[in-house]
Amino acid sequence: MGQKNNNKYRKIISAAAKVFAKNGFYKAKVSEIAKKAGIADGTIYIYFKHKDDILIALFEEKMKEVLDNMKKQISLESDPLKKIQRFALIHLKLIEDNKDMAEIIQVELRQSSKFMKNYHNEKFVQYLNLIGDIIEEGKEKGLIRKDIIPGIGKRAFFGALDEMSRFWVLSKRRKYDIETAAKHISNYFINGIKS
Amino acid sequence: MGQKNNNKYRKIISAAAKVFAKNGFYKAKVSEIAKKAGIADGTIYIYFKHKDDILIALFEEKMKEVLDNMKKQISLESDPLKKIQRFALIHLKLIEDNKDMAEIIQVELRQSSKFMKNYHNEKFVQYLNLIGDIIEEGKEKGLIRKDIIPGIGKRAFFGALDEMSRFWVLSKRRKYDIETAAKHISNYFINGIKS
DNA sequence: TAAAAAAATGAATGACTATTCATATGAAAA
DNA sequence: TTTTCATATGAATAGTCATTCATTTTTTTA
Repeated sequence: MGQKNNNKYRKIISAAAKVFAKNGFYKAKVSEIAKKAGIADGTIYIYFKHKDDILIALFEEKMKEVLDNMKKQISLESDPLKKIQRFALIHLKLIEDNKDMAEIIQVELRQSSKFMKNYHNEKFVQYLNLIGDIIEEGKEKGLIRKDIIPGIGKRAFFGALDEMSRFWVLSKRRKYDIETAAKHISNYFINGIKS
Repeated sequence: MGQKNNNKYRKIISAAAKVFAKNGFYKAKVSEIAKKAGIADGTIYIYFKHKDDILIALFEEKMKEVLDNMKKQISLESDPLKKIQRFALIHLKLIEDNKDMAEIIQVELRQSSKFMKNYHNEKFVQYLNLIGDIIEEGKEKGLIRKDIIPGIGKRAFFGALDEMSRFWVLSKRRKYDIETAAKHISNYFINGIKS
């Protein structure tokens, strides 16, 4: 594959992000993605086998970015409780900086296990596990109560952040700024689980 | 409308709950709903104008039940912190007892603001506000810190419960029982926000 | 520069399914 | 029983798109 090809692949992905975000996967027309990417409808099928594949590729790619980014960011802190704080802040910032993608994750990720029966979202599992690992580490260091179950804790914390982002993504005006929301949510959680 | 009609309306709603849950709204065929309800395809259009309307009616009805149920349940406690505990337990129990509906809420509720542009999910807002009101009450009684923002708190708490239910609804085996999950999640939150 | 190969095009195809409506059935009224 | 009205039927319609593929354009190779 030459530069052009890759370039076109990228154009499709980025057009798809916008089109999927606008009305969801099912209402998105392949022809609209093509139009927005500035190519012919058929060209999409040179790069992707099905419409579904565009969505999957989009996920994989963005989730990888998000995951790598988040790993790097939390490695900057050594205190597990600080890591939790930073996780919240970075997560919400990622939403802010990737509204289109956030909207897709919010809406379509939920559907993924339904409409792509055998697509297991490994990257998302890894993302959740970042939180689980921080909790484990905190328990080992005696900073987090021993009775905290990482499997429940990670989902509770992620869910809290996620509901906040959903609200932001779908609403026009933002009532609280990112720093405030991140600080509050991580504080509830940290106070809730610390020794 | 006589008894028969109402009966058929009910049959459609209940068949739709199952069919929507199976593969999501978009993949659900009206003809399959009809089949499951034991009526002809066209009959559905005597009771509902569009496929969308079935979903909306389903929401309204179930959310009303859930909301009424929850109101009653939390009114049984006078201590706001106990109310939070009970909210968690009842919420997760509702998911358990209404798997089909839970799946629809999980998946389709997310889409509602997209595919039904002007359908504002008032009942869901009210449900969230139950939590907001408990937080307010707790603040007044000096049980919850004054700096807790109800708008953030209610979303964090609901999100935590919701993520847990999502996991349950979509996974085959349940790792933690309801009581455990409810207890843990409400404890994180209560410890996190109490004075 | 002339083949050959690769990439791109977009009109046509074909599958799908929500919705309609002419007809039938059943219930109530006369 | 016959008429009337409401309710139900399901085959036919009609619109929508994802996907294909014969053809054209562009790039690479010789």
